[in-house]
Amino acid sequence: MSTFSAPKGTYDLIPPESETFLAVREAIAAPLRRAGYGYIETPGFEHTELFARGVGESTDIVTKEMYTLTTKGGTELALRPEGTASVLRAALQRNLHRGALPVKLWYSGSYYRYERPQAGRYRHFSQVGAEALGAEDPALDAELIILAVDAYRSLGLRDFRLLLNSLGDRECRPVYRAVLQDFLRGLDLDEETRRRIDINPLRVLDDKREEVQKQLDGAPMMRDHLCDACREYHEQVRSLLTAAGVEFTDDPKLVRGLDYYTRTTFEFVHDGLGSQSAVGGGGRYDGLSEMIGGPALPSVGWALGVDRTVLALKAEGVEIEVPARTEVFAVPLGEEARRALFSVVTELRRAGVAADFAFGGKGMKNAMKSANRSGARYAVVAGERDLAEGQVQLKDLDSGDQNPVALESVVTTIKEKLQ
RNA sequence: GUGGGUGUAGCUCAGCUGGUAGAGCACCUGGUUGUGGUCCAGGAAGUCGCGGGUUCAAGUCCCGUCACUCACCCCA
Repeated sequence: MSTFSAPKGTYDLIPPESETFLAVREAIAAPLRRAGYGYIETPGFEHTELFARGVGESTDIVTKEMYTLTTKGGTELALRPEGTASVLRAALQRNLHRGALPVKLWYSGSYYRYERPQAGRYRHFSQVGAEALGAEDPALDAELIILAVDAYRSLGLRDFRLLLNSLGDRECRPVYRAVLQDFLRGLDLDEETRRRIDINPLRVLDDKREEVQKQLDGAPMMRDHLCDACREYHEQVRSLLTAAGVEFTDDPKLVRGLDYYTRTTFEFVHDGLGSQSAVGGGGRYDGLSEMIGGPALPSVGWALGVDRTVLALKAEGVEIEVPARTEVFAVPLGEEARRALFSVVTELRRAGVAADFAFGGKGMKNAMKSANRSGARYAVVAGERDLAEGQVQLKDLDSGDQNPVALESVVTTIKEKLQ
């Protein structure tokens, strides 16, 4: 133990589990790459104001969950609590939106929110996200959702559900919002929830407490107040998903905690995670660009939680195959053999073979034990006796067979055998 | 921010109504002067989260504190 431990709500990713995280990130990225999404990386922190205006002043993320700091020069910065605002900011700053639209981007990184940690919720967490900027096309919404579903399926995940809703646009949402507010004001709610009616009434629908949900029977729903354009758009998204064999559940109460969403919103939930059931989510954000000072740029995107996807895989008992283990393990006896076999290992690696070495001057027995544990198919064993004859012993660790091989041809021999 | 639960060996945990610390796995050594996976024998390893109190005696009871954890809230 050192004097220090990782800060609250964070954790270290260590082998072998860390390999699963890498595999999950790659599995999510693969379908995106095939669909023409380019990789983007943005800074870990941004001007606080970007999130305040983008994510929304009324959200919990902005009001109480951001890690903020003031630089020596007086600049207000915040560790990023989510990815969309940053990606859009970067696209605008670098004028990506002046070229061919839509601009399709994907990213992978760490995000930070100051929250009370619990199962599946950390202060430092990892997401892979995708954004398609500058096109209002239901096929684009459908594409992103399909890509997420394909990513989950490719990992072997089965028990996830897709919840779908439409939040309307700048035309019909304000009308609905007022209707909802009227309804909510007639309910018996605690003070904080009453305050929310003024600031962000849609989020009241999302309240998990039973005493609140009970009262929401008969509440006006956005889907009954969608304007013709929004209704038509939503219908198209739904039918494209159905055509692609993607099942979903219409959830008229699905509201997301970020203010920028319009029209299509969705969440992927998994029941094996405990309370934090969302493994991913996203939606359309047609007004976000203007909110942060850009031109009209209707867009859609999502983010999938890497940590939570790993938890979901664990809950389903899915084991991720982790390849690229050691193929050959070298066991030297004595100084001369150490030098000779170390060279062999280096050559093997340069020839593309995964090779490892008995470091630390272990005895034969121990070194063989390490060879066994490494998962290697072959052990290369050599001592003075072998080197005197210009050879090494090549042992098949599965069968136990061992044969001498000339030192100078050991690399090619192993390469042949491994094919 | 508000509640509940748990802190004993590297890991997973046992330790009854207080009597001076244990198992399995992992690790190390040997059985095999140059051969792993199985087996056998042995070994190392713990300020029982921390501080205080009660008691002849505290891992065990009481108080405080810290950490972890789960849930509310919120979301990936």
